[in-house]
Amino acid sequence: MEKAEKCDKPDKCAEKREAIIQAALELVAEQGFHGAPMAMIAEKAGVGAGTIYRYFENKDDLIRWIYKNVEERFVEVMMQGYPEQGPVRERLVHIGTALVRHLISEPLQLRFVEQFHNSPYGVDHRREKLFGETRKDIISDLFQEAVTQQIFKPLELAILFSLFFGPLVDICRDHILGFIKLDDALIEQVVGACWDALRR
Amino acid sequence: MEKAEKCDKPDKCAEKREAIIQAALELVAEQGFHGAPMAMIAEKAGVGAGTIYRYFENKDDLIRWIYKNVEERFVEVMMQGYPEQGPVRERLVHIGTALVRHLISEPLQLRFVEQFHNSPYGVDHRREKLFGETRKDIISDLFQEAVTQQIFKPLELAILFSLFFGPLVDICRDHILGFIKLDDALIEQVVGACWDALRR
DNA sequence: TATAAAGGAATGAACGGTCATTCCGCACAA
DNA sequence: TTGTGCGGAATGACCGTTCATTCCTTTATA
Repeated sequence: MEKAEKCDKPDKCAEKREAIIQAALELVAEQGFHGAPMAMIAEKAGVGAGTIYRYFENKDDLIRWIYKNVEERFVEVMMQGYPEQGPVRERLVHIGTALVRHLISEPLQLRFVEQFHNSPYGVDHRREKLFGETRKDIISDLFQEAVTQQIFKPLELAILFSLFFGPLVDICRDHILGFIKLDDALIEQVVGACWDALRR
Repeated sequence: MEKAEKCDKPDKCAEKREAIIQAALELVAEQGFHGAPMAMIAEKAGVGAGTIYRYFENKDDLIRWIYKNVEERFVEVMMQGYPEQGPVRERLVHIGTALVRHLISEPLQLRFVEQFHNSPYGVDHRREKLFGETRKDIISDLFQEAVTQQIFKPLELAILFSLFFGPLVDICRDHILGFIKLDDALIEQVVGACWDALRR
């Protein structure tokens, strides 16, 4: 393993912190929490076991920090280029395709989030539906508006979310595991199918 | 904790075995694998820690045995009263409603299966889509037939499965967690929405 | 500039706790 | 008495975390 870069210019040795994060993300995503003991994370990051505790209070802190950042990245991606003034269908298709494209381009992030949700860490996150508040606010607005305008079936938000995001996340997992091969055309077909499920 | 019944009449002390299974199922479902050490399973079952090893080779064996049985139960439930000669829509609705009704009446089974899938145990199960071969065979036939008859969108089976089963499992989880309250009418509406997603 | 002292950062062996599994003595049926 | 099933303390492996020590950079001094 190479020595980490020196702390030459940047205020702090942010590279080391980044290496720890990346190592933890990869190990948890690929092996689950059981396969990601601190010693292994340290080795993969090329640092001593104790060093991690200079950057993170404990393992929980490390894991939650990564989760939070991955989550924020999801929101960012979905909101980038969001056609705020467009028709409902266009906005929904934007969100769906942006999410799917991101998830399959960053399979580690999807796997990490899934591991997180089904672990002791995710227990207290149960009360937050899907991917956090920011997203929930903007997307809830979209769904709510569509229900009010009688574009969507008159169902609760939680159910509409399941109908839309459930299959999308599923197909990303299938793509990552090699069961199917998604391309832009196929993504649009599936997003279209989810639209059909929501539509009145 | 009460002493377990004696081995009076039945060939073997099947009650003890059953108690162990039930205890493990509940603990894993409610607390995850981290919250289900062998000692705790033993205590909850009212047996000694070592006794478990008289009935199961090791923890893996116990967990996999439970998983296999729960899985078989799912297939059983979906196939009970399956209208083999009915139209596609009727058969699909039967499967969907039977599955949802079972999952919400046996929340521990759903939680257990989800814990299993996201754990080291589930790693080698990845290659089996959804709930095992029996179901896959019969249900694959149904979906395949619907595609051939141009009732469904021309998509791969894996994607059609995600569109149909993904939201159904999601809403069951939401129901169990108390986010929504499913009743027969609502179940039928959601199954109907999933049908719309599949439909050409 | 050369040298030395200081202090923050990094290390990894060691610790305490937990877990799956084993094993030996006990109680009861035959 | 003999044998079988059982219990639960004992065992050893593993993991998160700590801390005494080392390393390295910076600063002070001449």
